[in-house]
Amino acid sequence: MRPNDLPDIRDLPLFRSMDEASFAELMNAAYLQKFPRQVDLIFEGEPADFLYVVIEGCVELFSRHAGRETTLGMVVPVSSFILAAVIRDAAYLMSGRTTEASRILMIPSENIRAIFEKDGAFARAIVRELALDFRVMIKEYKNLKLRPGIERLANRLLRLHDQTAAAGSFMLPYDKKTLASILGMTPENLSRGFATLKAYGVDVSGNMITITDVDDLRAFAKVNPFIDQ
Amino acid sequence: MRPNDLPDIRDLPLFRSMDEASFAELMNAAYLQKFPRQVDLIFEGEPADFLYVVIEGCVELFSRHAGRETTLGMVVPVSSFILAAVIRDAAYLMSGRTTEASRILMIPSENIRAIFEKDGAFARAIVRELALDFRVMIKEYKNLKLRPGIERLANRLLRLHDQTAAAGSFMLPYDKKTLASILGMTPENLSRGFATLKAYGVDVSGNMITITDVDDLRAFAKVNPFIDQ
DNA sequence: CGCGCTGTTGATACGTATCAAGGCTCGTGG
DNA sequence: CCACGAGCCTTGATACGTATCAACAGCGCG
Repeated sequence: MRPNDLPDIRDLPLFRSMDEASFAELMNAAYLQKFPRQVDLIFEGEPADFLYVVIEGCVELFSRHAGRETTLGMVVPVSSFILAAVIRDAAYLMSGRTTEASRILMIPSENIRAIFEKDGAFARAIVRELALDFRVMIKEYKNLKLRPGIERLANRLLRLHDQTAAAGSFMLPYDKKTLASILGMTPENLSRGFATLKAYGVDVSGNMITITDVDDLRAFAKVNPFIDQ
Repeated sequence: MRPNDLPDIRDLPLFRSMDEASFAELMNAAYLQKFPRQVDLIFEGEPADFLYVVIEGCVELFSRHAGRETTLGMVVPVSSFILAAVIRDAAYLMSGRTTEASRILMIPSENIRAIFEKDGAFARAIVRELALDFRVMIKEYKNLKLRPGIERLANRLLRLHDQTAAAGSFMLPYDKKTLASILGMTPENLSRGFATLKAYGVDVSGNMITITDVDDLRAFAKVNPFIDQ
């Protein structure tokens, strides 16, 4: 592990408040590994042997069923994934693979659980993290259950727009195929979605998106703070 | 509060391991109230002032958006709901109403958070509870994203069948309109779903369901332990 | 250079929602 | 006690959202 990675990890909400000894113990047991892109890290159904932290790169969480595949989330630096499975000492409910060359910290589950049992501050940090992740998940669920695909797309574009507060334009952080899978639609449908959003002030040129009339798009998207935030 | 309710509450995974003093403190601050059916308990968007525990009856969690409404969960005795919002000291992401006459325990959020801060065992119990709820939510999300409505119905029937390990028959625990909303489909579609499942050994007569050929239905449903379990 | 992948567009089919109508049950009030 | 009305459920006709299949353009990479 590079010495200058440690502060980033230590600064995560999950590890920030735990005591120094516990953190050192965790880091001592952990592995930092580099992976090329498109490497499978975890498989749905396998026991949760590690908690993962993405230090650099990107990890796609996905699931397959009956010949279909869907993206459940994208993990970007610096954050952890599959905490719930580690805590419950259960099987992963998602598979995960790198989408680009990545550096990943792997912390053995037993160490997480051991320190969780003895360090109250860590337990509380896990609570806050899980509660937050849970609420994000609820929003995604409502998003899918209450909105048609094109509105999910419009809202996602608005979120990306707001995150990169820059001028009018931003880059999609992943290819359109992946975006379609995140939104729960086919690539063909996403393409048509972009076409109809043109009328609401969305210009697409490759991965570059320009929103020329944010208010118009916002009205179309039916923004809802308890789904989108 | 009736004295014989306390053991049931104390025995919940959430409260089981906390120390006696903390539990007494919580119960001291709590209210136990009776509500008729169809009473709104919480409203999406309002601050999470209470943690709720259903002692008797049933609570439906739901959300509205753009003229639509969908059921996000049914809470039956004895369990709590909206723990995540309480912990994050945030707004409810769901609304909740009784579907029948119910007795509900209401614990002020501040008390939950205060004891969470000082009782490590309680913090750990919350972790385990949240992690479990989170995993249930992930499964629901995958269910919705990866399966068509009729397969969701088939799997739900199989789950109800397995829960009430009785002979071949069981009663739907709620009316079909609600079941449709849980499954993310319209009542009309649910009705047609039942009709096509007849061919796979599902007999419907009012709220009484009889599964005559479990294996056949199971094959049709494409059961997946990482969605259904 | 050509292969393969992504993305687009069109034609078509399927899943699902909507609208409408009618049967049924059940609770209420005459 | 019956009659009525409200709500649930079902069924049919139709429209819409979305997926599938196919073809092709553009691009990057070996």
